[in-house]
Amino acid sequence: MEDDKTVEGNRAFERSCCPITNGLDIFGDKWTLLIIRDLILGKRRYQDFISSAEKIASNILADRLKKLEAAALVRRQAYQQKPARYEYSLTEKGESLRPVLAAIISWSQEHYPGTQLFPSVRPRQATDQTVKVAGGV
Amino acid sequence: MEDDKTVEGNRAFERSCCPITNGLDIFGDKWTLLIIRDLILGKRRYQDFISSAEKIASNILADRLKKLEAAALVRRQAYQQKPARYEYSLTEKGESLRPVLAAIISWSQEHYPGTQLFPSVRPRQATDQTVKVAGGV
DNA sequence: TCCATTCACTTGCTTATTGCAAGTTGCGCA
DNA sequence: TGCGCAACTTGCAATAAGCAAGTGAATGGA
Repeated sequence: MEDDKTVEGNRAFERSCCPITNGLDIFGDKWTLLIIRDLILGKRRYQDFISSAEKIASNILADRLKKLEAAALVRRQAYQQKPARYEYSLTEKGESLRPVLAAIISWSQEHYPGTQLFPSVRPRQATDQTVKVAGGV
Repeated sequence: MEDDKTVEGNRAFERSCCPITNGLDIFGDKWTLLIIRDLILGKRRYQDFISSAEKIASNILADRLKKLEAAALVRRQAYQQKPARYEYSLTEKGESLRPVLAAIISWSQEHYPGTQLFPSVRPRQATDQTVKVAGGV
C-alpha cells in the first residue's frame, strides 16, 4: 500500500489533487501568508515577525516557520554562532508566491479602500537599525 | 466608544489594515476559497458543494456560506418555493477573486506537477440564464 | 561576580474552531 | 402511510489557536 506523503518534503494532495486545494493545504490559514508577506517586506528574524502589527503568538509562529521550511518555501540559517541565532528567508518557491499576494492586495484595495500596504523594511546592519523604505509587496 | 465592525456588511480590519490581512480575515481558511472555486466552476446548490472531492462537512459549509453572504461575495436566492430551495451565486465582488484563484493555480501547477484542475460543471436546466462554457478557474 | 537583557524558541493551559454523525423540516410522490 | 430529497441544524469529540510564562545560551554593565 502506498503512502500519501512527501511531494517535495511535505504532505501532498491531502484532500484532492486540485491545485487550489493543494495551495490551501500549504498556506490556507490566517497566518502563513502574513509570514510570507513579512519576508517579502524584508523581515528575517523571529522578533521581526513577532513585532508585526497582527501580533502572532510565538508558538504559532514557530509552528508555521517549521511547516514553511518543511514545504521548502522558507530557509532557515544561522547568522551567528555563540549563541546560535537564526534568520529566515524565502526560497524561490516561496518568492513565487508573490503573484498570489499581489492578487490579494489588488482585490482588497479594490473592495476595501481603507486598507494600505506596510512599507518594506531595510535589512539589518550590524548596528541593528531598521530603516523604512518605500515599496510594497 | 466606537465599534470596529461593518465595512460593507462584515467586520473590517480585525487584525490590521494591511490588505493581505484583510483578505485573509475573509477567506483565509481551508474551505472558503474552495467554495468560491466551486461557484466559478458552475456549482450552485448545497448538495453540489457537499459532493465536491474535498468532502466539506455540512455545518462548515453552512457557516461559510453565511459568512460569504454577509461579506457580499455570494448571493443566496430561491430557485423554487414549496418547498423553498436555494441556490448560491457569486456577486461581482466574489467574481473578482478570480485572479487570486488563478495565481494559486499557477503557483501550484508550477511546483506540484501532479495537480490538475477540475472541469467546469454544466449549469442545471431548471433555473439558469448564465450559461457558462468550459474553461478552468 | 552578579544581575539584567536579548533572542529564539517551548511549555502549559484555556478557549475556539473543525470534523463527524445523526437529526430536523417541508414537501412531493407511490 | 410511509419514503426520499434538499437544505440545513445539533451534539459532541478532536484539533488548533491564543495567551502567559518559562527556558537556555550568551552578552553587557554595575
